[in-house]
Amino acid sequence: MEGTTVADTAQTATRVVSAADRVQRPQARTLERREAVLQAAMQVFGARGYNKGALVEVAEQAGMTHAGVLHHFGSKEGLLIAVLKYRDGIEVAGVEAREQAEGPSFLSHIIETVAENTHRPGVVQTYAVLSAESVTDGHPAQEYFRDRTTVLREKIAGVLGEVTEGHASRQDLLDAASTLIAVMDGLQVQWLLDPDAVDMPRIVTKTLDELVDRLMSGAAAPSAVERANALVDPTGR
Amino acid sequence: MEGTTVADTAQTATRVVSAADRVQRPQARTLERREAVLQAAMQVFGARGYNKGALVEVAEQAGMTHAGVLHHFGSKEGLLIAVLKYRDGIEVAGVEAREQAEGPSFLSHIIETVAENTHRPGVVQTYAVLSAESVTDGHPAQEYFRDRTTVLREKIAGVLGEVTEGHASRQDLLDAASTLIAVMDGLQVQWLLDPDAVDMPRIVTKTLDELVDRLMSGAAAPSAVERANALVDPTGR
DNA sequence: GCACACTTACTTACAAGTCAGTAAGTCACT
DNA sequence: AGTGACTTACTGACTTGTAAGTAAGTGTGC
Repeated sequence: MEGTTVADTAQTATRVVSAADRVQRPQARTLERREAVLQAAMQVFGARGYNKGALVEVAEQAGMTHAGVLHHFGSKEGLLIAVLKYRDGIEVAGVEAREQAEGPSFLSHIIETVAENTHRPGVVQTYAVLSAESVTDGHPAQEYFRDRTTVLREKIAGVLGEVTEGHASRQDLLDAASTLIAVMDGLQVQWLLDPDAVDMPRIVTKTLDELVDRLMSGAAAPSAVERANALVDPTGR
Repeated sequence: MEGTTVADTAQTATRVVSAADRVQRPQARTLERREAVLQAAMQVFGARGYNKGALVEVAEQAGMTHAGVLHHFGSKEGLLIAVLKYRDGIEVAGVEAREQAEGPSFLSHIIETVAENTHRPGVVQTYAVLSAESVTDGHPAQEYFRDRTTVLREKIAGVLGEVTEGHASRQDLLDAASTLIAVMDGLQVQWLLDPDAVDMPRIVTKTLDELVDRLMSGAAAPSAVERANALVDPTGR
């Protein structure tokens, strides 16, 4: 399978970045082999979950044995962490390509990401499965997801604050951010179970619009429960 | 296998319901033993997930061996299904005690349930973990959660339709229902990871209020992304 | 009201498989 | 020549599920 040829050797020296920040110097194709493993792991963990996803399956899909995978990542847990960081890396790279999350335009980035996710169920599944699995006792990705959520909430609240220009309290901003994150995450599960039942981009967009509009208005919506009760008993018991 | 004897023959005529469709009569304490297993299973599956939750642990917590558990439920998968149905049973019983989901008052029931859930992290975790795990390939609870979500969405959309009295289209009602479900599910994960970071009842209530208010108004909120862009470039590029 | 036939509710023991991780060796690059 | 990238081979810890046995129930006929 491996056809490492003379051609490879010629250009290893040309790359400045090659072994720059690595602790140990890897061979020419190492980086792409590691990446192949990471992609395989994303797919397997997404399809089966971290607990049920076996290293042999990851290894097979990356074209090596499971011991080879362990050679690169030390342990299954190490692989998980690497997958998570890799995913972040990809996402950041994607954002950077567009524009690195400058204030208000971060909102359109969110919408775009949701729309894109519609075409990559694998990525969505990996994230949805792992994030929920992470709440189990002693799960290795627990801290990762807790931190990630906190940072994201803070970030979204900040952007919403900019957009609404001081019309809303910090608490309302944080609540709105939590709501938006919850809608995105919750919809993913619904969508994975039944892709035709929900239109993720439309619903997330609507939610965001309503959230911002409400934040701007400064007033809370009337109680839905009271409205409902009034319907049942118009006299107002 | 069947030892149909003369004794049987003598009385088969007396009973209309004969051995053929006999349900199996359990002994006196069987029901509570089964329930002990179900409770143990809820706890273990919640804490560890279905895949990692071992039968031995469930059995231990119920005070028997894992073979005893299999005697009652046939297989691990059978136990999972039983747990899910058991959970529904409890919930239905709770609803019935209050009032069986009559139209508009279903909304206050939702809010009450969310508030109650704040005091039973175990139940929340079981649901959150299993529902997300169910999206993995060939998971035994997949159909259960798909159906459950569909029914719930339809139900909520129906109630929202009653409350808003024809002000909204069916699509908008379904979207609002999906949103509400997503918020509840998504918040649960955030809350499990960091209980102090989100106030579930408050946020769900707010979301419901805003959803109903928006549905009543009939008009969509202005685009948040456009508002944000206007901020960055007020000329309107 | 008691013996007999049979079932239920388990237990212990085991089979069979899966999985992460390790040790030692091979081979290609550098 | 030495290090990095593997493979092969193996171990040990866990799994679920099955088989076989046992004690305690349950219902029936007499």
